[in-house]
Amino acid sequence: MSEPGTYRSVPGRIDLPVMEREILDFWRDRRVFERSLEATADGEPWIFYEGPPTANGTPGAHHVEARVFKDVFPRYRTMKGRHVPRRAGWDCHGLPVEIAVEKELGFAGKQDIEAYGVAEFNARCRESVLRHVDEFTVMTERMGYWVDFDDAYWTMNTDYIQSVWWSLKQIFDAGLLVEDHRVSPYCPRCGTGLSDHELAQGYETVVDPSVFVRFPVTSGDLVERHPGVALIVWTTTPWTLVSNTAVAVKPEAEYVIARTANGEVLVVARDLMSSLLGDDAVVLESLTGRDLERVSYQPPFNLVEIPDAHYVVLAEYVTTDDGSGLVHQAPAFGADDLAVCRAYGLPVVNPVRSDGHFEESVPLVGGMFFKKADETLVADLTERGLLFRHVPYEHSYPHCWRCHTALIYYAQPSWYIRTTAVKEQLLRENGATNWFPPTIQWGRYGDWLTNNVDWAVSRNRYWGTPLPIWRCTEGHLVAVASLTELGALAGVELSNLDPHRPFVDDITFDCATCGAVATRVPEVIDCWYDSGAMPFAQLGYPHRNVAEFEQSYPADFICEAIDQTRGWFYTLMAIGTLVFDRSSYRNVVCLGHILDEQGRKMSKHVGNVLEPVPLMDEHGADAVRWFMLAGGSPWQARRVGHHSIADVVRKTLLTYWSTVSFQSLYARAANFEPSITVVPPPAERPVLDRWALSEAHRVAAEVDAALESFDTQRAGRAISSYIDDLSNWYVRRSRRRFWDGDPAALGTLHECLRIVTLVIAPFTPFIAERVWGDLFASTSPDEPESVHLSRWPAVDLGLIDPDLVAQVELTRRIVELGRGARAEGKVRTRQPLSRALVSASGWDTIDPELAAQVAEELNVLALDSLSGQVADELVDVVAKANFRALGQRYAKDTPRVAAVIAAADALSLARSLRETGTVSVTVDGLGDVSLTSDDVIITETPREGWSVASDAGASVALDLHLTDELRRMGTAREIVRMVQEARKSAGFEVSDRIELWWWSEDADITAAMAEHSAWIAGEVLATTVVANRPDVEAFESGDADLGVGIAVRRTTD
RNA sequence: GGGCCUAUAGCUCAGCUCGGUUAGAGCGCUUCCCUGAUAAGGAAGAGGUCGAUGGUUCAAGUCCAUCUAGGCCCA
Repeated sequence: MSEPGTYRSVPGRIDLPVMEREILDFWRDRRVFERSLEATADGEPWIFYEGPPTANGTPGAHHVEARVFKDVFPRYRTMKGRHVPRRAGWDCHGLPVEIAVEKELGFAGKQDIEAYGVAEFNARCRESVLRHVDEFTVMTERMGYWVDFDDAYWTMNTDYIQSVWWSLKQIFDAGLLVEDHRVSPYCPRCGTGLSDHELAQGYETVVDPSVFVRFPVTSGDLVERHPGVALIVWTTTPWTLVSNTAVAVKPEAEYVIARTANGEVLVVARDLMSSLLGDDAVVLESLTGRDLERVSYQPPFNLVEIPDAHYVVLAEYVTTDDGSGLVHQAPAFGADDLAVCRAYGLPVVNPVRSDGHFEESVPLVGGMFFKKADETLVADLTERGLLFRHVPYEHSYPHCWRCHTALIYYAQPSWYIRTTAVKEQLLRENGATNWFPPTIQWGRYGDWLTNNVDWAVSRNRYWGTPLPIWRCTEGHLVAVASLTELGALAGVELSNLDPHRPFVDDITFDCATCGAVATRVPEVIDCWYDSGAMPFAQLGYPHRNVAEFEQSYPADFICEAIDQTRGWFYTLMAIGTLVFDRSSYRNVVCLGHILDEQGRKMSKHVGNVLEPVPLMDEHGADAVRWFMLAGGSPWQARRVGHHSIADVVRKTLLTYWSTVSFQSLYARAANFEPSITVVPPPAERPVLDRWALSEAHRVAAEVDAALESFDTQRAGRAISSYIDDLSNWYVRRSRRRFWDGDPAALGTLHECLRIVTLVIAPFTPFIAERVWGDLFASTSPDEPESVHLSRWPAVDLGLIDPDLVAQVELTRRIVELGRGARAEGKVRTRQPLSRALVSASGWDTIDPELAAQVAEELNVLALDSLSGQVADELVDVVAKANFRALGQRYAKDTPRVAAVIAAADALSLARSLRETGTVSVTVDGLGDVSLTSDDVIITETPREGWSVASDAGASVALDLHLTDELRRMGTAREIVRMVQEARKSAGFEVSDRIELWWWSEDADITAAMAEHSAWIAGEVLATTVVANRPDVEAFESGDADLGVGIAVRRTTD
């Protein structure tokens, strides 16, 4: 423990993961998260909704990404005084869980589940959810995501389900929850239809057979005119040819009857003739699609009975871009097909069972899985000479998002929420939503809403919220909003009933309309509905917590990755709009995906998944967090790997840490006590202190603004560049003052670090907490014990001084140039030079303290201004046009003005500008043109005997002439350096006093020592300097090239 | 086929909103310098037809159009 008033000792090196474990303990022991909520209890609420992760499988790096963003904004808002309740949630239901359990039990499909028993199966599902939740909890706590697990919502809980039921009843009563028979994507393995947003998750690129089949024409005058004529019909699903019912053509499109080189007569769209029939096909007749209507043909198979069918129908959706322009129709397996065939009164024949296999009674393919039948059927067509062409066709085809089985489009009864009926409201709500990044709003998401289709919400499964609709034998329907309501209908006490299947299925009652027995419809609902209902269901609304719900709707902030546009972002908005006529969120942050170091999507199949906990245990959670927040744009897909994470640790976190360690080291040495030691007011501190403070306040304001607009990258850039400035300019330039324990310097760095620590706290809560404890909480009784209980720093605009910022920028630029000039002149920096000449705009009015810094950095004894003070004949002057300034005034004529400037006598131009501020030049066609110093960039460079560096109008020239005196000063500095090395090697503390010995045969060394030994002693903290080899034990060192030996020993007192 | 995003150094990315004549940073590489916090820092160098083409403009990495490639989403 440290004594009150002083900093704790901060080691130079830090093991981030170890430190983080300590902080986690601290947070737990001191209930910091809970207290941060208590402390803001009176603050204006800032509502956050946690998108519940599916409690299935193990968490991956993408979960960390979303959770970092879900954490940083609530922390930030809390520091701004807002009250941000954060309730965790778990998505418990759904196919993913069922599939995982099926796998564990070795099941092959629904029959196995039925045989096993639904009650037992669902019990296993519940158990699986509880098991996987733990892994998420561990990861979540490790990364420092503050969210309340104790009060978490579970979509499988009875109260939650009753809320969902209530909302479904609202929708049902509004006439927007209806049963319909439609063609929809269906997973034959899982035995259930899929909603469109589930469909969106599972497109995979596959190669299917694309076949062109001859359908010989059997009727009409077409056959009389062209005996043997056949339609060329295209499909990529040969297995549906078994149920071929019709052929569709586009009514307005042009079709041809053509004879091929080998004498066949075929019908195809004109646009596709040459690609299908070759260039030597001869057109016999040209006609429109409409002319082909009702032409009958011989179906490709006669395996199933399809009465009154097999003729050409018209359909607008047919295109002539692809295939043959004649499209095979199987109404049971395509939404378009069904609509078209219904219009002609054609029958819907479906020989495929719900498990995806053909009926046993079908010849040739009976019992076969639908996809597997392709090969057999194509072979049969070939044998019978009907196959015209067969090419592999690569396209993306929907697959089941969980089990990867190819989906089948299949006509079956299903419950729909008629979201298309509220499309206008959805578009209105979307318009009122702030999207980050904004392109999603009317791009990807708006597009999806515009093309909205009804939500197929029922599932023929087991582990899900049961659809709360009862139907009597006469077909009357009633929706139920709670167990109480159900109990009243059934005349039994049901408040303790598990609302899941199979228990709820046993509840029946008499129909209120007709008295017949009503039983529940068999379906459960899409688990996406569960998660979309969380704004009210997490509170059990309206059965409970009515007031709390009303205060927490809608959310101020939600955040997930971009794949949720059609998932949670949609269901949340859709349910909110359906039930409350208002979307459930105002601001939504939509993250790009995390990719591996090669830019590939992370997946278990590829084996490139980054395990979150080991990743954080290696680099630290702060490192992972900082990378996610500040390393690249959050909106964009980003590559993440060990390398890039290690990089931000070194670049930002360790630099911050070492600055803190530095401050602690010297402040403790000087007995600096932040709340006691008297520090001069900012206005009376040295210019660099004022600069550091000015920048700190500017950065705090910048980070604040960036976080307001959810831009963590911009905020992160501001913070890390300030940390770099602080460490590599402010501290480096002010080191001497820290050695001397200057209260102004220590006080300044204290204040600057306080601001950095506060603004970085939401990003990297661990290291900020540690620094807070070591430097701030321990030194001031007024500061809270946790940085996360502190308020966002107050920005003092009065301390922000743009002119100072510009001056320091100029100083640093001059120093850079000077170093360049030294390198050019091949003179090492330790060798002092007599003077440097500087020329730059603004240099003449620079603060003398800053000029002194330049002299020190460049190790020159004197610094002069190049312009004005030195005779013009010593310098070369170059004048260049400033296009930005001139362009605005002269537009087209700019190049001519520029040319005149370049050609003019630069020396007199410069002199005139310097003396009068303007200069007049003559430009062809413009006459006399008056220029100011803004219009011209003057670069002055000295001539002989100097080493010069110039850039954008600034120059630094070094006088390379060395006197003996300068050489001796250089030698003294060499010796200081040598002694410092020796001190370090000997393991002395920086504040240790030493005895110093030296010996040399070299006359120059001896002379330098004679002249500078007092100065050297001061630099290296030597109490005595002896011109001899030591006769006691001491640490010896030396430099053969220089011809000197030294020895050091710690003073004993 | 449609929508959105992306394309800048060997690698990872800024810069583009609001056009300005030498396009930046970090990592890596070469040489050198500096160091009483920082396995740090600095200077110089090698490395760019700013995806391609066309257009607007006195001036285009930046604005417009078209195209190409990749990614995501949808058909």
